[in-house]
Amino acid sequence: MNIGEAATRSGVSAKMIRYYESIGLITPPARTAAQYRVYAAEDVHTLRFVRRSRDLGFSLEETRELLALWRDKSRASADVKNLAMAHVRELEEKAAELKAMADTLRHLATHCHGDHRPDCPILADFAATTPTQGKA
Amino acid sequence: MNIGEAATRSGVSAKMIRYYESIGLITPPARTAAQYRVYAAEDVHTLRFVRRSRDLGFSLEETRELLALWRDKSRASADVKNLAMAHVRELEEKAAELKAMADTLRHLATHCHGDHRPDCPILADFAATTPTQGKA
DNA sequence: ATGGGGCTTCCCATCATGGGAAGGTCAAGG
DNA sequence: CCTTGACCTTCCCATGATGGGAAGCCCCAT
Repeated sequence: MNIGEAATRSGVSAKMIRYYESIGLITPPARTAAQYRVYAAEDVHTLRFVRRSRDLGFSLEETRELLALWRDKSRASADVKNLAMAHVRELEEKAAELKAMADTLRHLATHCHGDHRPDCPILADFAATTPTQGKA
Repeated sequence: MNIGEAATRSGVSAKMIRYYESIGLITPPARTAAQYRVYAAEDVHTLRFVRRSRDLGFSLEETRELLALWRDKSRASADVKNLAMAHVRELEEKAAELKAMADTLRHLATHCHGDHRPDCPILADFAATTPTQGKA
């Protein structure tokens, strides 16, 4: 199948498929005489794997590791689990950070009249806050 | 004061200060004969404002709007509140997304032995999942 | 054989930030 | 007075993942 079909079936855009190939994430497929990329059903499988990994927030580098683990039939499931759990913690940390920002802002907004008057504790806070040493 | 001191006092790197100037987020400061940028105390104030805005997850474009509102003494606090609350919702959405990813992955990991054996439901899921129409 | 859709490569843009090079400047101390 | 080192200037490049689009070739159906 051509790249377009592989894209549709895997949920990965043709553009990205080419990119993944260029960075060595996936192996270059065979080519027709006219240089068209030719994909097998298994390649779609791999692409779906990548898609799923990305959807779960793994970076391409992490995805590369996961792919390697996936292909290595002899690896210990503990390796995979460790990688996954480390990622879970990262995700939860980022989620908590965003939530904290939202909470802070929501709190500030609570004290803002939100009417026609100009006074606004939100902007007042922005202007008054002293720089904290390095952010997250 | 020079850019270095303004950077230290505001918590915004010199590099970023120059960048903010280049995109018109902040107004170009005066220059010495040797082209050194010269900042006033008030400029540090502005930079802190930007820093705070960024720390709360506003994009530079949103920060630009907030700055405009800040400077416009006649705007209604409702305008600020609306912008802030819209942002709160965005932040909470993103936080929820990350949390959902974490939960999914944690769930998968629960079923992974995490020992020396190779079987791993995490990778199995990755490989089997059918592409969903568009992500987030 | 022609038209339209798909494929190829290549370059550019995004967003916010940092790194680093090459060169000018300033202040302090010998 | 001159050197040294810290600071400043501009300019270019890189990141991470993705999309947009141009120029040109290919393939199939009409």
